[in-house]
Amino acid sequence: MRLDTKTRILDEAEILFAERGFSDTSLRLITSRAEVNLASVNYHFGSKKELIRAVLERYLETFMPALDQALTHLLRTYQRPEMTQVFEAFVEPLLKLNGIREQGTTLFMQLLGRGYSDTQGHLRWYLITNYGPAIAKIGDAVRAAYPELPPSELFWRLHFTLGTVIFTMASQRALGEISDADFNESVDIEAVIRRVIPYIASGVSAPIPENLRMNTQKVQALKV
Amino acid sequence: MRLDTKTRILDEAEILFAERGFSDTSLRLITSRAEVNLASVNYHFGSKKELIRAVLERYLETFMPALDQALTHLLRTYQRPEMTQVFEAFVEPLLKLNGIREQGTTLFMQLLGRGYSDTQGHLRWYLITNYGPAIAKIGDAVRAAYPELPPSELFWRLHFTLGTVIFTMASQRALGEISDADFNESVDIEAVIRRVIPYIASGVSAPIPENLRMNTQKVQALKV
DNA sequence: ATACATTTGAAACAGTCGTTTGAATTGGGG
DNA sequence: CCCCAATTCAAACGACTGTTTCAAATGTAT
Repeated sequence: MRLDTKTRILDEAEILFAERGFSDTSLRLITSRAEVNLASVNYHFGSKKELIRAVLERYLETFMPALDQALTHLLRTYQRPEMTQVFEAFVEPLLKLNGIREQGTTLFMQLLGRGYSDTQGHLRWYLITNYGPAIAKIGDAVRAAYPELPPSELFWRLHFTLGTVIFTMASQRALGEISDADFNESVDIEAVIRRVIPYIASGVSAPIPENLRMNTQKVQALKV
Repeated sequence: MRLDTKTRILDEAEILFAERGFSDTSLRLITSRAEVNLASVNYHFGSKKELIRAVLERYLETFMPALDQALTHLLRTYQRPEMTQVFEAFVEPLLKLNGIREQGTTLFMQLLGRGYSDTQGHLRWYLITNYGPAIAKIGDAVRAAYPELPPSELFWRLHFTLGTVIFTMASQRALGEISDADFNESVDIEAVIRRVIPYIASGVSAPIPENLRMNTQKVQALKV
């Protein structure tokens, strides 16, 4: 049975958005792949911008609550968890996205990467206003695992981590072509996640540098 | 005195490419900012694609030889360098780019990020074919600092590191808005670089996980 | 079957894109 | 000064973009 027009559009749009970016994907390409009429995008979603939002939302509304729950459970269970445990809490919520559709986890990570570089801040704002508590809980968990880490350093290291993960997933196709013999088969996403956890856990756990120079007004204010 | 038309185009193009991406920057926007005629881009560079290449090339041809030299010096001086020393070898070649123009280091990193996500593999291919030896030397240096690290793990961790650095630099404007009180002033690029080195050095130095599952044909071949 | 709201369809809209054209202008060597 | 090449310029090209329009088709409740 043929799926909803709305669903058909979302399914094709997210694939194309993930692999070519938002502005390099035309509505005509999406609708032709989805075998629906061009005007149906504007009918069902209003505009291309809202279609992009809808594509991201479909994943976020299952991922973010699952992450929130996993981190809450971690913080309740351990007073001072290992850093690897903190990031292992992401694994199950991420893999759950494969239930939405095949390769769902990979698609979601690629879309996140596109959103961060394409729209320059819009996505960040959207995440914080809609899923602020869950995001704040990430900082709580890292603080529980490494209480001695200064707040400014925590902020930066979490951003480094975001970069590591998003970039890795975003360029997964290219990586598959290099590391695999047959490049049609995609890299096992769970294996990549398991491989990156030691890296980011060790990075966030790095010793606090001696010459920790404060260079922002806000941080200098904290110092006083 | 008014600069070369060619130089004026390059100077404006790299700013716009860095902050909005390649396909979201029209030639009309570039030429109007540079106060030159629209057709001069095609006259001097042939096409938009070749302009993008020229923009990247201007930085790569000073950065890559400097990096090559710094890594060669490191490998000659120490038999087994510290991991932080490996990445500190990047600092001076990167900061040298500020000599090309103001904010040169930041611009270069942002352009690299755009190139990696926009063109999907073209940049990677270009780098390897044109600066293969220098890139291979990065692997040599990490191997010298951590000889026990299996080749497949080395490959992945270097990719994680690339992601950390490029993503951090690419989203530097957004970071400045968050971490600074006055967001007009850009984040001190050298401070960010110094801050990221402990993170990536620690990440690459992470212990080899017990259950190191080999998941690619090529790696399994290495195992035999 | 009739009436009505929902959805689909083909076509056109106004705008932007990279590129090309051919004439006008510029600048240096004989 | 003159010639010729290099460069700049305004204008147009065809292709593509997101969006709108309005008629046709579809489904649903009466």
